[in-house]
Amino acid sequence: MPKKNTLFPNQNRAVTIADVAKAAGVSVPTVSRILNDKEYVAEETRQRVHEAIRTLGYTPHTQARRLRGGISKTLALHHPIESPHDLSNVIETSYFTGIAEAASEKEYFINFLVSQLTPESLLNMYRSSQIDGIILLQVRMDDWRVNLLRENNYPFVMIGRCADLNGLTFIDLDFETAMLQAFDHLVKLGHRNIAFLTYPRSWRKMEIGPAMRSLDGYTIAQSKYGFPSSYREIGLNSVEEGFEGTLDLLHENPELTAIITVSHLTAAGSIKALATRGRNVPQDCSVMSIGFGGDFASVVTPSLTTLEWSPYEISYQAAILMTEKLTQKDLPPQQILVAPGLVVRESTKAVT
Amino acid sequence: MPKKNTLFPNQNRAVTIADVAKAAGVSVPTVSRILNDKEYVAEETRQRVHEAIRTLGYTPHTQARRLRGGISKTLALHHPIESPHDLSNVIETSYFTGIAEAASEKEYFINFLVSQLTPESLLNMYRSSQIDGIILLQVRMDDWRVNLLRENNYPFVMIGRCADLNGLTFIDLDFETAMLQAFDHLVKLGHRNIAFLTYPRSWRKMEIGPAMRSLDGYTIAQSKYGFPSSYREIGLNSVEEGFEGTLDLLHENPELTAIITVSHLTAAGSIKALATRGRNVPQDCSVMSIGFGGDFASVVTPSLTTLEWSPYEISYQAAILMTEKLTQKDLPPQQILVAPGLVVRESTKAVT
DNA sequence: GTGATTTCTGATAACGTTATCAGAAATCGT
DNA sequence: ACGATTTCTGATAACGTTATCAGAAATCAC
Repeated sequence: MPKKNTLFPNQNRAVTIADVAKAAGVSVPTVSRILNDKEYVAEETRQRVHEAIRTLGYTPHTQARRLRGGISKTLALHHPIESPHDLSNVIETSYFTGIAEAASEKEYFINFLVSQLTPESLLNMYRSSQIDGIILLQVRMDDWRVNLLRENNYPFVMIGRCADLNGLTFIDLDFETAMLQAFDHLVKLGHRNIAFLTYPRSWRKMEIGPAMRSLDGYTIAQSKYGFPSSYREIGLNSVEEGFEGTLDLLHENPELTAIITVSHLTAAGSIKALATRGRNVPQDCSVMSIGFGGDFASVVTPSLTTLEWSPYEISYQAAILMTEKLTQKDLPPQQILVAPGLVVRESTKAVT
Repeated sequence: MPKKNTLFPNQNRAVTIADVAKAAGVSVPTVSRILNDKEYVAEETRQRVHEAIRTLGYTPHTQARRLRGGISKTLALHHPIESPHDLSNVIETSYFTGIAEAASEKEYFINFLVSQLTPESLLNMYRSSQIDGIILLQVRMDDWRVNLLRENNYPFVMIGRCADLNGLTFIDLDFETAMLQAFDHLVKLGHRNIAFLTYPRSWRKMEIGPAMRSLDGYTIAQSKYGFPSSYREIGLNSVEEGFEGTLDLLHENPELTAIITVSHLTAAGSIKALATRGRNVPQDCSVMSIGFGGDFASVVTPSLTTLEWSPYEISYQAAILMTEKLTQKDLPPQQILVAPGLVVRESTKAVT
């Protein structure tokens, strides 16, 4: 026997559009029209209805709204993790807050889809107007979600990008430019032998964008300057992997004077590894890392010179792109590449 | 003119319960009964309907379900940020993933409420069954959300806790125990003068639990051991604040041999400040910090000895508590205090 | 074999909202 | 001053689902 508030049973029902209509002395559809900012409503009526909405404390019932097949004011966010158990280790979780906030501002609900998503269930979410649009994370070069949604003309936005970008809207980290920025910074400091610790080879095999493009960027930069190339594909989730990877690099290329990494954690490992070989950062070797901003870089000793993106800004903008796409159907596709910002701290220094 | 898939117009409608019913040769309510595991359905019918569900690729329309007033399979998460613009700086965002994952496992949707929440709109979400339950973050000692939901007998779970806990379910960080654990560790190492860098005074004024209980815990521990007391209430969001706070502590209490902080960032500041006064960590002074786990502690030099909670575990469990409360109406209130785990790294050492 | 129970199924009516349509009132053009 | 247009409003039906009820079929008790 579920307990109910029996003292004020009438208070246990939500205020509906019908209550508002009765209070304002108008019909139900009129209230609906006013709520949806439709044309053809007398100013005087609008006032009266808004007054009733305020006094009754009415809030629209989003689910009922969706039912009729209109816009549902709901966005989904999808990350194709194989097993949801890995979620806590996924770097893209830092995108959550920006999306949540933009959605809130634009009065959208946001559903984080972490369960397994089948093509059928994805289409069904649109068809039954459970969602208006979806923001895709971890987009592969050839991604079934993109293909499916493109074929069916359902609106979506990517954080990341795939191979065929024709007509698609996305925002992505500009890793190629980032690599050039890193080289610019280091070359100005006189470095001529720059090694690279990048994403694991498995990521590249899985056609994950940053893994492919960061290595591409490194290769391009190397050939632009004509420097020797040495890189290592390693895991990003521990100081140890950076440590080991750096030892390998030093063994293979003892002449290196700078190391670029794609994770602040592995950069910290690099610094420790260099120290064990008697090379202090930044006097004997420079280290810089490319990645999301945060407090991480400033607590490492020496603090890390970085090229950093704000996951908040990027995800916020992605959600805004999504809402704009929904409200302006004829908007041309927006394709945004974000270059990171250079933050010079202590870990890079001119060669002496 | 919105583009529609005109080649297969029939494919643009979602498969509904009615389609399933027709395919299986039964009525709509029968399918509904089977979907909701109601009693009184012939085994043979159940089979046939499930077969139809599979072949048609039917997925239930969650929103329509809610409309009729049943369970909505949706949880909300609420953090009472004053201005949503602060969201990216809110430490509780690390609770997102655990909740998202537990919700996913139990097949709940999760809505992050970041917009301003009024008492009216909160009640309305329950009344109109837009949500089944809510997980409250940043619970104050006397919290209007708790009072309101308690009065109206709506299910909720807190991460944190308020003053009157009678009948309420929560999971919270056990800061009192954490302080005793910290003292235990340091006292065993021979420390007798232990200073404390804690939450800003304003948080305590706002009756935010950890701010109140960590200072209480410090006081209790001090009086238990009979040590002199010196603490400082500072901001937690930068290395600098830890730096300044530590200089103040050193000025006021030059004899201190250990510092406890409630943020890894400020601990890093402490280490830097001690260095400027010629005191190296851990030889001349020990530093330990209490907070969420992560990679932070291991990149600081020296790496930080910590007492750490897993935000993932805590939030995961909170969401599980919520779903259990919803499925078992007669479940007694669960009240869980989680003590942090001690991770000894390099920043603490026996006094010499 | 009769009546009483149990098991199963389907009509029907809601839930709160919006789209469609048609009609009423106000405004306009001449 | 008249019809034509524009502005405004309300009936009605529908969205996909579940609760309620009542009736049919099967089982049970004696």
